Amino acid sequence: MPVANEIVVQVQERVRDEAKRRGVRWTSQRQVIVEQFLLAGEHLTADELLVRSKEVDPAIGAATVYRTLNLLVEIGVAQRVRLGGGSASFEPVLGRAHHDHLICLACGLVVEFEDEGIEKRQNAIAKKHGFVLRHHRLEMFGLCPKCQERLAAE
Amino acid sequence: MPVANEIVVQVQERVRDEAKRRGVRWTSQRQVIVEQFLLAGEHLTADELLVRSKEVDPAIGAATVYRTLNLLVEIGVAQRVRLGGGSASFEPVLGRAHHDHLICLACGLVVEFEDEGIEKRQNAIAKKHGFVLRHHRLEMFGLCPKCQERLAAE
DNA sequence: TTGGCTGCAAATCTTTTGCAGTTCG
DNA sequence: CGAACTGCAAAAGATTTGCAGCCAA
Repeated sequence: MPVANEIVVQVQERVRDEAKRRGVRWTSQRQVIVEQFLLAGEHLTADELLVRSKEVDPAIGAATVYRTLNLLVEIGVAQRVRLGGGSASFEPVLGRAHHDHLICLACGLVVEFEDEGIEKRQNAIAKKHGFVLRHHRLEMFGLCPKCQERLAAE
Repeated sequence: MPVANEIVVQVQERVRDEAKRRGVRWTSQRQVIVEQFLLAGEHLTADELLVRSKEVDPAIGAATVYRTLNLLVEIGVAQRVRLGGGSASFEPVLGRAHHDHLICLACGLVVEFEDEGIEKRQNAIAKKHGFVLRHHRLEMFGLCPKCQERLAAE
């Protein structure tokens, strides 16, 4: 069994426990949706998650996906990110290191990166203002190398 | 005349010139909308901007506000930010130093801050990936001092 | 058993778009 | 004059909500 799956199982258990602690029921639909969400690894939209979930259980409706995603955000397992475009994307908070995004304005390419220095700096700023930090999101927009080249050639 | 107004006039002229350079027309509605946008200083939603603009010229429609905001973003004078909630907020890129946001999850308080160190680090990361940076947004979510106290007391 | 959850469809909300008339350049 | 712009209303898209039936605890 690949390592990735073990992580999925671990996180899923954590989610289920957290749900139970809050008196939230664990249904087969939530099982499927959370599993697909964690397996995806990549950030994905509610609609993309709906498609993947329907592949496992075609009866699952969009409303349930939205309700589950909101639940995950509330519990602190998922995070909303904005990568441009019309709809919000979500990604797991646990199971992999936190990362931020570098987005190409021309072709939409999304590069994920991690940076210890930025995280530290953020904590310092939060402390300065007396905040207790839960999470953050950093999105940097610009032109990727290929698009720079392409645009320069035109 | 207050200093703030001079800045508004300066930026507005820059916007108008940039518009002209692109062959974009300068109408009375755009004049009003851009003026209100710059005067607000604070980040504001399309709807808030519509309300303010209607106070000056009640005939202005929502579509024009959206079209103008998109134009400003395209020109690089405005930036979309997401402060939670359903609708996007916008804020001027010029006329004041760049800043990021610290947002309280409990009461919605938004603290704006600037940090040289983070900006530098971001540029370094962009360069590492070969990106040319246009802009970025950093939003940190947590609990403000008051809400920490309030929640602890409960 | 029973209150929370589900799917469906309808309702909301935000943002975009088509169109006929208006206006800037 | 002619292309770009405007307001309106309709459309489009994303997300939420009401409701009747279903199911985990």
